[in-house]
Amino acid sequence: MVKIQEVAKLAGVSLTTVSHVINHRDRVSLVLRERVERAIDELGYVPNRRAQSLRTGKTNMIALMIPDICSPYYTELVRSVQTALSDTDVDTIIYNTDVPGGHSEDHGLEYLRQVQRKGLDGLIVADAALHRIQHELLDIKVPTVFVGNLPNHAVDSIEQDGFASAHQMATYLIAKGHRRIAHVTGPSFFNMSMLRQAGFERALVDHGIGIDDSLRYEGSFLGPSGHEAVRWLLKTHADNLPSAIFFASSRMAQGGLAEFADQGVVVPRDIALASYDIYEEMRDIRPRLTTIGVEPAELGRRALALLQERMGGSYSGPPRRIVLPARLEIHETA
Amino acid sequence: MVKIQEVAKLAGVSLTTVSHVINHRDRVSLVLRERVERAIDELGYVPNRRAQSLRTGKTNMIALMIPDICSPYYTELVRSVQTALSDTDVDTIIYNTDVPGGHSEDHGLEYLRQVQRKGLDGLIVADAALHRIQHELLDIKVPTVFVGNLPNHAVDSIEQDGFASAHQMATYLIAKGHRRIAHVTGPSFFNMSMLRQAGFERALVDHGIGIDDSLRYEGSFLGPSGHEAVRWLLKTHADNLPSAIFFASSRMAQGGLAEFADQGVVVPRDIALASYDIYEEMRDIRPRLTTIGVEPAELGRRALALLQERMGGSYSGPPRRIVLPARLEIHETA
DNA sequence: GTGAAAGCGCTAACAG
DNA sequence: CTGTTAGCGCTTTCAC
Repeated sequence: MVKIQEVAKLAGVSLTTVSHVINHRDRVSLVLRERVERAIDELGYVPNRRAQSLRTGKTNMIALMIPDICSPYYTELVRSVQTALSDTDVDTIIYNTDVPGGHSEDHGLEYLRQVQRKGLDGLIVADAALHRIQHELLDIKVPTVFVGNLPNHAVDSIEQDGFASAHQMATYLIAKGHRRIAHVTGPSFFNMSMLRQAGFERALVDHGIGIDDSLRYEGSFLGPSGHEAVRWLLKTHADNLPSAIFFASSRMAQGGLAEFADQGVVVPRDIALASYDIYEEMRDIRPRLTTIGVEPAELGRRALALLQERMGGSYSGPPRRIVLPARLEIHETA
Repeated sequence: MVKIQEVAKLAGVSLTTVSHVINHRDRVSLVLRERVERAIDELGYVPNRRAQSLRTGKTNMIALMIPDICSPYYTELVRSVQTALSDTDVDTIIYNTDVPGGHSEDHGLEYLRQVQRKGLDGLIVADAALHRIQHELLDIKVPTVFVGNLPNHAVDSIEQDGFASAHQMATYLIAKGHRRIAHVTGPSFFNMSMLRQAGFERALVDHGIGIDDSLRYEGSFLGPSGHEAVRWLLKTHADNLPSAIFFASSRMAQGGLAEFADQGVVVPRDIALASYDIYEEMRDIRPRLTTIGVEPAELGRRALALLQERMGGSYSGPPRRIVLPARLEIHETA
């Protein structure tokens, strides 16, 4: 591994000059700069990142903390961040809190500590990765952006407008003539779930439709709970199916769709189906889902933008909060 | 950030002793060790990884290079590696060669260099991330494991038995009475594609069925090309559909399934459908795919095991090659 | 068993 | 504009 010294010797300058050429091009005369640059090329010199890092305190790495690396929603988020980062020499470390063998909470906490210990330059946390320990973010020392609803405003955050979107979807379903709509919510300990649920039910009330608790099922946001919800529905309302069902996440919707198929219930003929979340990977699901949401890629891009402003120091005020309106996509299922 | 010096002072020992307690517990007397450990706890001391890294040359990071972070196949691979690593304090950096704005080849090369520059401790490369430039692995200085078919045996590798599996699938389809089988292959520049194609066609020949070039379509392994393949098939063989179709990857199969649905062709009633690849995420696809393959999680686990042997020095012989037999899963589509 | 001292490769005052 | 110098925090001979 060729070091800065050798470059200096070959170029016939001091080691400082080489360092300056690398870090502050303008402080070096043109002649010397060219000599140094030639030497660098000739030797194929590349600065040692570890030494730089030790010296400067920067690591050129940011962490992305997500709850489930196998969910296309989160991978699209990750990809959009990596894409935006692709010519910046900043690496991303993925912390997946859903690694089996431990509660997400513990993992989340542990990762949060690692980020600080390792001196990473920044952190993006996707909501569900950190539920229940959001207060830990209150005194995090690393620039951080939270993707999702963060009531304590500990750090910058960006979120979908869960209340308005769910409200909009319910309104759409009602406009299509649905009055009895089953509702598969997310876990009640999630702010996000509660917002979506509130928006959805508010729309019902707004239209003079009462809330029927017997049509509500609390899911986990994950695929398997879509199956469970449908089995529950077919069991409890076998001879009296509602005309529509709304899933608070597309993963559950996908599971539910599969379960309906398995049980011989045809969507949308026998029951209309709608869900939250929009992302690319859904394009090959049949029948096509009618959904509402914000593309994770956009959340990722904007989260990164916020983060970079923090890291670059171009913003250092109080935590910002961005709420994005969702898009309704009408397809085959409702 | 508390440093080793402060610990030494509080414990009343030299800084060397503290370091020894951390790295070579046995070289320190019990009394001192306890004193030092108490001081460490009291101060909440945590070794600075960057300094350690600079000094030792280790980074405690490995890279995972994959062609597409949005493909469940690769994310399941990633997750299995991260899970296996979850209590080792080794981080993974994900290099995704499919970042838009550049050929995968260039990205692959660039990442390969970064791995070496950054002094990462190890590398796992998933085949498609490095097609056409596998020779670059010949003189890589970092312990590396290749997941896929690596003809030049540059490094340790682990792969599915593509020939045998495709052969087995074809044999299965033939046993079910199919004689005219459309075949959507992977790209011809991939070894893997060629192996699967060879195995498949060999089975046809073995059973006295000729190869009908007009039933073969070269795809890309990706979703969109499944759509294209089906459109091609319906156009070229509209009134004379083969009785079955085999996709060399499940992503293409999924796209194909969607396209069939869109065109009103019912699988498997109108045409049977089979594909390569097996992974968890397929569980919610309907109708359920009949497939053959090796779970990516297993490939990941075993790749990591090979890598750890290299990194730990417990193996340092010539490149090893592991070929895993695939599993046939018969479901609804064929 | 313990400690002093020499760096790992680099950056950034500070002088010149 | 350029060079000298002092570390960043840690590990590891090498003496004691």
